Amino acid sequence: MNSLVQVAVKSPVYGLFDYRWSGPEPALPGVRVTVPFGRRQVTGIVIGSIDSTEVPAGKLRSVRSVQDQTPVLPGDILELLKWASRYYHYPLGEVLAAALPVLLRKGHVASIAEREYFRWQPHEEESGEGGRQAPVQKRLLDYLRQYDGRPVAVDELRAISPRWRASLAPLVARGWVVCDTAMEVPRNAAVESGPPLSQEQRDAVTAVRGALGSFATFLLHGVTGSGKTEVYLRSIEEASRRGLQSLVMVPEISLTPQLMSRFKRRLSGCLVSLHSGLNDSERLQNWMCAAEGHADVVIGTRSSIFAPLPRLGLIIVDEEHDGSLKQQDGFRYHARDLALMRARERQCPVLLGTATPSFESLNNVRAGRFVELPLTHRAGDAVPPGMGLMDIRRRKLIEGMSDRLFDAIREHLDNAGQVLVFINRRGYAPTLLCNDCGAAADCRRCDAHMTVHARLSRLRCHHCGAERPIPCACESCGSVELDRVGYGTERIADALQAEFPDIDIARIDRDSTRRKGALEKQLDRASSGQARLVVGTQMLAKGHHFPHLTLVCILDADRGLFGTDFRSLEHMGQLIVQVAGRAGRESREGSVLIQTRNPDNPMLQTLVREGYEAFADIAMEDRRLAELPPFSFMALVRAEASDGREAHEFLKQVARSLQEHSGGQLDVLGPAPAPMERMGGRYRAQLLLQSDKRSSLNDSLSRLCVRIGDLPGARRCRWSIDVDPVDLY
DNA sequence: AGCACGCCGACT
DNA sequence: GTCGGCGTGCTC
Repeated sequence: MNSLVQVAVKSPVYGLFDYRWSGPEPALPGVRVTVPFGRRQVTGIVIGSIDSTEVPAGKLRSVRSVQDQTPVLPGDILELLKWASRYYHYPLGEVLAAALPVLLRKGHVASIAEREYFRWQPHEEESGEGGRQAPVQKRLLDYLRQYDGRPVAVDELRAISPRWRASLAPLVARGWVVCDTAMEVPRNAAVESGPPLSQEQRDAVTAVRGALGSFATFLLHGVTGSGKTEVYLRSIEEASRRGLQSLVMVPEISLTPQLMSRFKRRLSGCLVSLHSGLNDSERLQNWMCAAEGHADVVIGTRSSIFAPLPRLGLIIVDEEHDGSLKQQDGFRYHARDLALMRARERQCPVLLGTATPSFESLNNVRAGRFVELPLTHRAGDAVPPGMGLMDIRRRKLIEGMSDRLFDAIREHLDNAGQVLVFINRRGYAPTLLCNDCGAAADCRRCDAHMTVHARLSRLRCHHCGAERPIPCACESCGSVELDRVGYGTERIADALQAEFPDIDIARIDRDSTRRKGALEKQLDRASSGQARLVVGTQMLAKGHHFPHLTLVCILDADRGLFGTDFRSLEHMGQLIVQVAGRAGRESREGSVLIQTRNPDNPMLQTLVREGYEAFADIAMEDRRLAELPPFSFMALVRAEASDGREAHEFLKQVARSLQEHSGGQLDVLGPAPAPMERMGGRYRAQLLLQSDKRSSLNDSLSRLCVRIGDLPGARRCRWSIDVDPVDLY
């Protein structure tokens, strides 16, 4: 009999912790236990039983108590998490913590809450019932009676009187009202049936349907407005019909409610969401609905890839190109990549949907690993928007916009159109410059200029969040000649309002949508057509639907051409196509105008004239020649310290250690200062690791992990490993 | 990450 | 004399 167990504990220490196990039954992997850890008692997860341990007997302690009878994490999820821990080189205890709802980490019981319901029970009319009864009692009884014996939830009764429970008690005692408890599982009934499908949509659904029950990856490559969601819905319907659960992942929280309401109109059964907008108990409830197999459809952001789903039969990743599917701090996993792992293990299909596939996915299609399902036509009568470059060299600009752009906007507004102006910068102006000495107002803790926020009358750093009032005089020389240089959404909105004083303008960026419900309100103003001018950042590019839009103007496309990151160009292409796709989604033809000072740039021209696929072909060829991902594999070791040299010195040790142990299979580049070296008062450096073999990269990192904590300087730095980084800053 | 131990400055 | 500053080390 085994008397030892390995337990994962939330701790940055690599590896597992061994404990004595004295239970009569063997320990079940995935069960939560309370264990002594240092001077604390913590919740850990049993990973497995072992026969022997290296840990000296004097140090070995015993499992205090067992929290679950059945594992909170089933075997398949545990395996996925163990794999992710090895692949992303992040401690298993932390990985498990990221997968569990907070309440389960805190020892909350793992079950779906029982909820009380009350219903009226038909009974003999007692004499005097009408007259002597207390008024609250009578109102409650009347309320329940009108439901004719159907159960009524507690919140409705509470609305009748705060003393509802006391007043109800005698009625329950008399048997006129009955209390039931039921599990809190939401059920939904569809109220709509779908539109007829196009041939391409039918083909796509047929392909997914045919793959149910086996592993396959499909890239649903559909131009914006081509009805990808309809393909999702039909595929989910088919999965549900076969008794299978579907997991739908979206990159942003703001997309979950939108998608959920559409799904609820169309799908019957239990639909739950999992995202950071839920409070701890809602999250636990929905997670348990998924884990106990009640949920037919789970819609969630990236962490939902870890939700246990005993009947899982289909995984959908919407907007698969979107960088927010990759976690950017702590446990840096990519939900799309883990979806593929999970689906392979579970033998179910994955459907990756996007209008602008990531180069990784396009490469996988070419290599025959993914099956491409193209949707080349827009739904209904919608026509793809016509795109045009607008050369602004040597043209008179008013607040960053050319006279021809104003003319185009005016023409659309005059013809009852709606116009979207896209500028990927929030605030009023990105810099405050002194006209006398040339100094910019800088952040004191970052290597960055402060952004002018005119509405708040404050300067703000977009990297660390530092804030101060807008100075009246230059902070270096005292001159009062201060210029606001450059453009942000606030300034563009002001300029447009001045030019079109009677037009209602909606501004959509992180600042204007910070308050709860503000995003929904702004999006509603935009999609209803009430606001005929919409100004915003990339928030606008993400899946929202503006049916009245006829013109899209892109102001700062050039920035993407000169980015520091090797993915800048890919992201620029995706962003332009996604923003452009907001135009002309219904019967009105849309057009897209891109202001540029590089009208001859071949990448920009290819994108505009031939479209995203041709653009991607060329850009990917450049990547291949430069041996960059997806044609090689990359990882980043980052370090930061409050002292300028320390991070750099530490990474030099890491580089040396890697070179000694990697046998030439690995390119170690750097250390180099991060693109923004000082951020939040800390100095940051990074080490780039590259290899044409994933396994040698992975092996080197595994070997590094056991040493890295003991390298000189490790204690004085905050360091992290990022496998398959999406941003190199 | 927590959490405690440990060894030096300004306070009731 | 102590309260508390955060450097260092450990967690089966």
